[in-house]
Amino acid sequence: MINFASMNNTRFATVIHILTLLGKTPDQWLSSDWIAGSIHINPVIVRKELGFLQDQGWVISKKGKEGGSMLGVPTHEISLAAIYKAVKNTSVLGKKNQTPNPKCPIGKHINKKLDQLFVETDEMVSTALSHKTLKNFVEQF
Amino acid sequence: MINFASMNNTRFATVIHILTLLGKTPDQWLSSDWIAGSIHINPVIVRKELGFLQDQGWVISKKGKEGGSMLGVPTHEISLAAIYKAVKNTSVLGKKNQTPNPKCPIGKHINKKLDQLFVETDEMVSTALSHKTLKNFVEQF
DNA sequence: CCTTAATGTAACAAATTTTATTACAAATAA
DNA sequence: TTATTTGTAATAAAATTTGTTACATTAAGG
Repeated sequence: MINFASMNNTRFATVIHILTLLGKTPDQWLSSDWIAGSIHINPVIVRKELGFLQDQGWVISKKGKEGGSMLGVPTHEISLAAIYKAVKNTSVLGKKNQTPNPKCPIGKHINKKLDQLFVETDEMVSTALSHKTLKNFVEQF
Repeated sequence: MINFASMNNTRFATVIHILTLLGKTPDQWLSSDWIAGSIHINPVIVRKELGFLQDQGWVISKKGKEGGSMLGVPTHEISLAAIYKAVKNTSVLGKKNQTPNPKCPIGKHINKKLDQLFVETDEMVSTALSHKTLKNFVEQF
């Protein structure tokens, strides 16, 4: 599968939209064009995300006429934490400055301390999301 | 004060770095150039953030020779939640797609449901950060 | 086999966001 | 009155995100 250069700020929303559509119509092959029409984004973006979701083992796709995608695992086996983890690439609290001045006592240690705070915060979010599943989300519709 | 166009992904790190320096040397006027040297970013960025921190009521600056900035409130009165809130402009879980298809039953309601999830997640982060203060952070150095 | 419809993916283009820079007015200490 | 510092506008550059075009490959169904 192709790499996204980095975090795509709508990726969580896009991916959960795709998974919700697939979760609502189990055992049906949905086309990327149809999915793209529901999200109202470019079909190629959808196909990229579907490829990504295949890599995660969550989606199966079939090429050719009458092809499309469907879920490969039951919705209760996909936690929102897993989706978030798969899709996120920066901390909740953002990025750190890359080269603080090591000659400054604060600059020398700030990134170590920020890291602790960033990791702790990210883990809290993951823990909270681990109690929610795609099933819970899909049931709302 | 000037507007930043939108969320600056290193703003939390930058702002907490600035506040830590100010918190470590109370009652001293630190220049934006000196602060910029510690973070290793452009001094104009620092001055913009200092202006922003003045707007929050956290920092006092003095123009002219021998001028600079210092904290206007004690470090224990600034919570990390307040810093985060002041600086953040998107949800922890990212952005939503702007125009999902209202003709699709999922597309019609997805943003309402995503909003609930996004707000809930953001609030959890804020609650957790509200138990930490700038004092706690600065004490680590 | 041939046509049609779908995925997969490369390559590139456009848009948006973030970061840095230049320039200079205004303020103030000494 | 000189040197230094903040404040901020304007713009440029860099990085990231999103969209588009193009086409090879695959597979269903006549």
